[in-house]
Amino acid sequence: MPEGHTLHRLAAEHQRVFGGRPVGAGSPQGRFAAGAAEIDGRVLVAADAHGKHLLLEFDDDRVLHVHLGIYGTWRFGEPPVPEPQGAVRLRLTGAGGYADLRGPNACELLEPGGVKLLRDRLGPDPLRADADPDRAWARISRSRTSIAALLMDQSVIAGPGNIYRAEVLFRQGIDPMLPGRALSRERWSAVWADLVVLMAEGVRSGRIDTVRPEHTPEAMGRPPRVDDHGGEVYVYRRAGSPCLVCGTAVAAAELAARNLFWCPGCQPPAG
DNA sequence: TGATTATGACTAC
DNA sequence: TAGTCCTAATCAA
Repeated sequence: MPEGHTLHRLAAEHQRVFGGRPVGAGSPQGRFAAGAAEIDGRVLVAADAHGKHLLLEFDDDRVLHVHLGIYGTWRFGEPPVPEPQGAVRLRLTGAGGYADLRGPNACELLEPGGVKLLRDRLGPDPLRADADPDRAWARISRSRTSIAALLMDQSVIAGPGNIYRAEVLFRQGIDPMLPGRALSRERWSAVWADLVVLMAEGVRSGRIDTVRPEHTPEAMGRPPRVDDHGGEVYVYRRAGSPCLVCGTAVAAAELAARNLFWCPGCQPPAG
């Protein structure tokens, strides 16, 4: 279940397993049968990620666009290739292994023009070298919308999801309800820089760890607590538990149909 | 067996 | 804001 760091890992994995060689493609589930047939036998030229979107470019200039949504997964395996289990939308096979795609929000073939349209509607991605945080700032600094909602808007900033959103606001001591236009440029720069560091670490490790060394379980003399998502965090899904820094009970609320977590002590209003 | 939940995002009203 | 879509794991009954 993916935020942007997962997609960058997946792009690298596709490149490693399939890059530069012909790829076999099929749709055991049947829902992408026509698309898979067009990919089948093509050479994977490039694998890229922008925000939560995976882009696999084949040698006919067409690009497979996959968006996992909440449920989607890619699962890689080594030969021998087993019978598909469950609803496999797309299976890619190559000399180096295979990959099964289940439950994607989007799985489609795009022409180069379609890829440009997609990229144009995405904000800067902290994990991309070509990212320009000023583009996000231009939107945020003019917006009355809460910074919590803006950080989840992929046309403002592409890649962070609910966990990075909650955690970066905690680490920067920012009230989630603060309107974007009330955020100073300096604080936005700090948020961006923190996301770059946190998400790059996520790409490296494959999990979301946001707790600073001085607040880790070892440093604080408490038992380790790793969330289901596989990382150590300050506030995400910790509602009711004491804040690791100040002891205040972590708060939770539903905002735009998503769960929001924050520490009222460390992230006071007008902070 | 069925309800619930999830790191997302679209559309319609 | 509500409804919809996609899947699998978990937990209750």
